[in-house]
Amino acid sequence: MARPAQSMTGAPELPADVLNQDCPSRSVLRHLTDRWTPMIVTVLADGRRARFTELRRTIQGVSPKVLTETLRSMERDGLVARQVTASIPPRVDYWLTELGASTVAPLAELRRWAEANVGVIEQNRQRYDESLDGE
Amino acid sequence: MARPAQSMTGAPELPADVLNQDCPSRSVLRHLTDRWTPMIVTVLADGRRARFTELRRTIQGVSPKVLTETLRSMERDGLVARQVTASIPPRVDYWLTELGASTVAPLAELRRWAEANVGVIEQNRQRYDESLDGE
DNA sequence: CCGTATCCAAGGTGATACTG
DNA sequence: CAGTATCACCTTGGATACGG
Repeated sequence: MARPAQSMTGAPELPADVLNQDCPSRSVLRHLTDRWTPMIVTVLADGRRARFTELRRTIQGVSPKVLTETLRSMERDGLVARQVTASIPPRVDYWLTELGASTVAPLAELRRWAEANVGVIEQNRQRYDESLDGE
Repeated sequence: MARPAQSMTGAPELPADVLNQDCPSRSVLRHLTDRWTPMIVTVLADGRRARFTELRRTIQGVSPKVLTETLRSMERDGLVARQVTASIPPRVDYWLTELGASTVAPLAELRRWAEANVGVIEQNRQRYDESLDGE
């Protein structure tokens, strides 16, 4: 699905589809980077299944409403599958589809970058804020 | 900076720092996935420098205000450097620091995932929406 | 247990005009 | 040219209570 280079329009070459205002890949990227999406993917990595409450407990701070919304959105995009077991009490399981599983590596890399560099970044922020005091 | 496993608390093992409510890596991840951050990184990859207007033109749809805010935030985190040349007209150049350059690979992978799978996802969305019509 | 309904707060985002 | 100032929006996210 690579966009053919727009070399005939005379427009400057864009290095990526996503820079294009109308490219729908923007909405995909946005979804992938929704607040809770990377965490859901993290929990469901390696083929793990999880029930709603399990996700809610593991992903600290997420509200049921937003968790539902995010899961629905991911289900709509085909990233997660959902299975309802009509028992009492009811049981709903979530897991990653094949497509969803293919996001694990990219998202994990990003997450690990954040976890690995949070220390440096906090130092940078402090230094930056202090350098502003003198102005 | 890996968090020591909380195995002594009896709490369930979290597979990632970011799942922890108070872990500051959450804010780092949030910033990396800000609306325009991945695009700025894309444009400044491979050591490319760019002026403000150049960024604004390349990243279609970004407003000057938000572009400024995002660049400031990235500068504060130490991801981009900024050089002012006091000429007339003035000139300001931006480029990635070493730390910023280390985000290129993870973010590019994510971007490429979005661009590669936008087709499938749009189909999935359509199918999902249609399947809802029958209810 | 698994959500939905409701209401509300926050802030990210945007359009535009203007200035050094 | 490179922003800032201002205003407004409106989506995202959150708290809570309730329902199947």
